[in-house]
Amino acid sequence: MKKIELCSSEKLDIVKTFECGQCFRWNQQDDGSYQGVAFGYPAQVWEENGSVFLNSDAPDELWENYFDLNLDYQKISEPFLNVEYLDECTRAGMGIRILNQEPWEALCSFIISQCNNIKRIKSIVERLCLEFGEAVEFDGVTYYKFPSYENIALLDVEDLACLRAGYRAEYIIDAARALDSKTLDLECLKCAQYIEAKKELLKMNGIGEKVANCVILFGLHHMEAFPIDVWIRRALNEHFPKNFNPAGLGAYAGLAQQYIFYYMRLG
DNA sequence: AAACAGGCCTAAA
DNA sequence: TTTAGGCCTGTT
Repeated sequence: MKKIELCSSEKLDIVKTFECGQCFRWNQQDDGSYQGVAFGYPAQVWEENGSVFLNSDAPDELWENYFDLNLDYQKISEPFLNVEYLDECTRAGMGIRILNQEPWEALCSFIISQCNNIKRIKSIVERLCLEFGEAVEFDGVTYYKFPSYENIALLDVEDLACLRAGYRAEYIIDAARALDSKTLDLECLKCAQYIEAKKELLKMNGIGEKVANCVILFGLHHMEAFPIDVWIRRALNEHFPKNFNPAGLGAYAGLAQQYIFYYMRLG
């Protein structure tokens, strides 16, 4: 196990980043630190004296990429400060980073997210990992990797009954099989244009506009994607002009979406 | 108890 | 192209 200093806590606010609804496997401990698993590596992350530290067995570059540390968020957020209300959201949400999650994990997680609250999404995802993911020891504790789509593709809908995911189980199996058979190739879509990626995702059973945009933003890291859920819809209705077009926010509109989501959830 | 959750699908206009 | 109802499950 190796301890590394990631960056300043100003650059990466772990609470905002982990609690803004983009990920479901990071859990806050009693001491304020977060534990989670990414790309098969368990990790503990905490803030101390103005810096963010991380314990794990993974190579350093993995976390640099995962937390998107090479992009200047201060700079790409500047245009948001010129938009009424969004400026408030931006100031409040500064420190949020869009994680580079595993594409399949994002796809599966956001399929599960539909018509669900975050608490239940997390519990379903945890059961999925516990039942079908590979165990990995870290710091004397057993963690579970996110199961591969190859493994899930071998299962039937009934096998997922233990997840209590309801009608979403069928969508999970369909997605896993599509990836396994290369009918859908998320790595390809990572390099493809946003429009192309969305077109492909929308062909899938159980994936609509909202889930597709979440996968594109959180799994493929196309930051122009702007998922509209009930919270964002409410924000758009209440705080933005009637004909406001999020696409006008540009190549990093997805980051603005996160700031708005975080701010709305603050209440 | 009944309604509602970070949607999507299908059927019907 | 928009709208209504149903869908698993868990919580209030």
